[in-house]
Amino acid sequence: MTDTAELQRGAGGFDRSLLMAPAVEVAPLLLGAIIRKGEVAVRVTEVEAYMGSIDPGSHAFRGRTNRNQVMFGEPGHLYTYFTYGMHTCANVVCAPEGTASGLLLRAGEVIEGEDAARARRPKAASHAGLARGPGNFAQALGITLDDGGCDLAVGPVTLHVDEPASEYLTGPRTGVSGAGGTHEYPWRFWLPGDPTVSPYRAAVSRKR
DNA sequence: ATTAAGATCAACT
DNA sequence: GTTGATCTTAATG
Repeated sequence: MTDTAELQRGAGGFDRSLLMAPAVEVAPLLLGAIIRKGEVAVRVTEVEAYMGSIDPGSHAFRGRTNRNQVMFGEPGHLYTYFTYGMHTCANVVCAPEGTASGLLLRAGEVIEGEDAARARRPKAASHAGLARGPGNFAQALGITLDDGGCDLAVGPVTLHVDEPASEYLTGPRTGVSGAGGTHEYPWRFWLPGDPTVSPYRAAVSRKR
């Protein structure tokens, strides 16, 4: 691409109007897109769509709460949440204001700032494993709860979209308990054959 | 104020 | 295949 195209992209690099659609329609656009924070940049290879009020797997299924309010806001912002006592997960907000929809960033390939990513993920064995899995993805980039609500056109976390993936596969979502995790909701999207894509796992039931 | 569950990961058998 | 680590959030009393 040309220098002027780079310049026009500026800090963020996406057309917000393209995100004014339900997450399942936006998913192919995010596959292959770049998420950057500071010196680390990741090429997205796997996402999951969450569809608000019609989706039993979504945090927004039972309406607006303090945690999920950014999903009801303007698309192109970052929704972060903390789970399992130790992991931050990051989503790109989709659909117009008032409609809660988002895409969970599940896996990607670190294409810039690998040293910084490795410093944050000392246990990662391989290059492909640096940003595999939603918790690891956020950790490799250094995304925390404080980044929640950030406008991806402005930063500190930015999104850079090129064009929609021409080929991708879909399947049931990983780790989603209850009805939302079944094949009735095949809302996981990934790039075929990419080594950074996380393996499928059914939701585990906790012992009591 | 208290509690139970969770859009997970890594280590272990 | 199974399990412990760890803490925010939302629901309940």
